Amino acid sequence: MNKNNTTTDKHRSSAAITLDNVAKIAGVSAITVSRAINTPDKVAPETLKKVREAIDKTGYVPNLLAGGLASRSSKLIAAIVPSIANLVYSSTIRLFSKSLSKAGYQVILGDSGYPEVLEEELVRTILSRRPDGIFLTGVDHSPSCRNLLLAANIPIVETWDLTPSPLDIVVGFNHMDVGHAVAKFILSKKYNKVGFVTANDARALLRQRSTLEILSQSGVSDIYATTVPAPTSLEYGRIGAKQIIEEGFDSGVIFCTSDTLAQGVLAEIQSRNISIPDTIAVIGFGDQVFAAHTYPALTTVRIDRERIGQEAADALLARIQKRPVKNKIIDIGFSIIEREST
Amino acid sequence: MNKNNTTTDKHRSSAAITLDNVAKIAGVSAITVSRAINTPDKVAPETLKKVREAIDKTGYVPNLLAGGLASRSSKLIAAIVPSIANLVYSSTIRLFSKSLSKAGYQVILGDSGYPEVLEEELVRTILSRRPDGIFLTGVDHSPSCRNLLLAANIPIVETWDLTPSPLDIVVGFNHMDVGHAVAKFILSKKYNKVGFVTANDARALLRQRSTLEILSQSGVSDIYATTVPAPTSLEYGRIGAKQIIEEGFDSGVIFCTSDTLAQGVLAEIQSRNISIPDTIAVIGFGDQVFAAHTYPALTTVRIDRERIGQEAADALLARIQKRPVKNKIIDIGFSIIEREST
DNA sequence: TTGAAAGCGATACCAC
DNA sequence: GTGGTATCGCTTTCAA
Repeated sequence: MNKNNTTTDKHRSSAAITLDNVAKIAGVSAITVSRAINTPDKVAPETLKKVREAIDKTGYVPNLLAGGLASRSSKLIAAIVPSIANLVYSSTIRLFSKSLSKAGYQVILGDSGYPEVLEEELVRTILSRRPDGIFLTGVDHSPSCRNLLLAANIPIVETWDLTPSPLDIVVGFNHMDVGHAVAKFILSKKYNKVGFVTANDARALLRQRSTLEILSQSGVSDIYATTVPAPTSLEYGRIGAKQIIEEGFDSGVIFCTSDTLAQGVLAEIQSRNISIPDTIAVIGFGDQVFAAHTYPALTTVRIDRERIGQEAADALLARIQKRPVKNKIIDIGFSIIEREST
Repeated sequence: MNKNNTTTDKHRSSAAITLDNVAKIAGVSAITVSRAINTPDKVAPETLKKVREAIDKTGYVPNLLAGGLASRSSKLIAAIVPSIANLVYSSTIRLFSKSLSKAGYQVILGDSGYPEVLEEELVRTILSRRPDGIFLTGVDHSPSCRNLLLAANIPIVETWDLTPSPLDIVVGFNHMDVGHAVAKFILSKKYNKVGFVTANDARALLRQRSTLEILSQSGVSDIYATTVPAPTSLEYGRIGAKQIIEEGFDSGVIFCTSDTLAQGVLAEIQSRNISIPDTIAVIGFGDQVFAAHTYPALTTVRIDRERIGQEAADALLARIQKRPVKNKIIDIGFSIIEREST
């Protein structure tokens, strides 16, 4: 007794419809209703029909808090991104969520872009929901974070970067390679002056440094560089461009560590009536898609963001379902999309 | 017995640390540990210290599935948006999440932008997590959706639109008013030809219709309109602009139902070497922020997206904490930001 | 201030 | 194919 929601409940009262209510109405046991919902083929067609009618009649909505607790599987996947308000990450997450929802999982998001919230705190909060897997952005985590993550004993996928020693699985690309490839591109075009508008972000700085490395090795020394705060915005692109132009940069190429910055840089150059790309060319990063369509003057480094989401989802699902994981290190690469003509 | 995680467990085994483990180590009862975590001021300082040490030593992470089940409060707030990959919504959600996380709530997102997933299905899935409140985008819901939502018996906030009969609380602005205001602006500038690039979305279409209504009343009849698929993109902006220009639109103003579309329209006009805004002026919508900074030629309708998130969070929290809700209908208004000079 | 016992609503295990 | 019973890990209630 006390299983039905009558007012005679000794301790708590509840108006919500439960599995037991449905079971009683259908004239079967609770576990049968559970099976009818989760594994319908293990239930006789007639029983199934009765149960479905009872569910419809009552408007029953399963309680996944209870289900997750009992089955030790929350059907929740956590994802930690620097900012959902950044298209670069949100488009990845969108495909990630979509793939997972097909398999019956929901994604719960954590935003690591607030400096006032410690990453460890965020991970802790997220882990308290007992996700069945976790998606991380980047491969740098504090030791206490690593411990928390490892102790959770769930599949982990790190993304947007590569490391020889992932926590579990990693899906990304090599930022140093990007820098080197951009440097080679710049050299091939024989630009004699090179500007940098770089976001203050570990991976962006790495891309800039590696570009610079090759350039200086090749004797290109007319460099104008500025660092702007993350997250990137068109506004900071304008500001950055303004700075290096005022420092004396008047021709050549500007490498921006994001397409958003690049757009701002383009706007600043346009507003000064400087010809693009003849006098100043611009290179972006990250493939905001529209770049290629609307700004033919912009060369950019294309990253297949959807693929990151897809591969991350696939790898996580494989792990959860204990299927073999093909690769623990998935390099999705990148490509330089050259747009010079107008 | 069977409360500790030994291998003698009759039914299930578990490696995870539980409240009981911590309690045993701290030499107190489980409920005391629970209090130490949730209501530390109801626990003696000495006891608190012992408990905290035990938590640190074990690396205990509370299980909110269990906590939520027992307390009938998941500390989860659901939000349904058309697309997280759309800055307009993601910036609202970001502030919404931030405000709620300060109060100890986490946001779980549902993406309603996939036509193959029924809204009702999505709401059902979300409700199975037993959120303590729900954020909806728009005020149009199918009857079955309304029933589900109402049956859940939790605070609801509808956003991005207004209605005299909200499900619970509504935070938004009047799209018809926007259309009328834009029409008046257009009339005041005495444009004789008006183009429309409109997304195929209920609220966008409403803004367009209401603009048109006033214009035709005032005798402006040289109209060129095209509808492009949602979600909006720069690419569709270009396509839309191309269409109406090819239909014969050669001067005047184009009203785009989003700033993203407006950017594409601007790019198309620029590529044709048409002067902006002298020959063709462009009006956007939604305040992508950068519009004002980088495209001085673009007039736009500014919506305080962050405020929507803030007000929605505040209202929901008030309801949950059973504090009085000041207004059930919150009109955040809008403003036209005119940028004509270059 | 602390604790014992009884749930919360579901699923796992084992029988039938 | 179906059901009984014992949990899952936590909080509520009530009592000390």
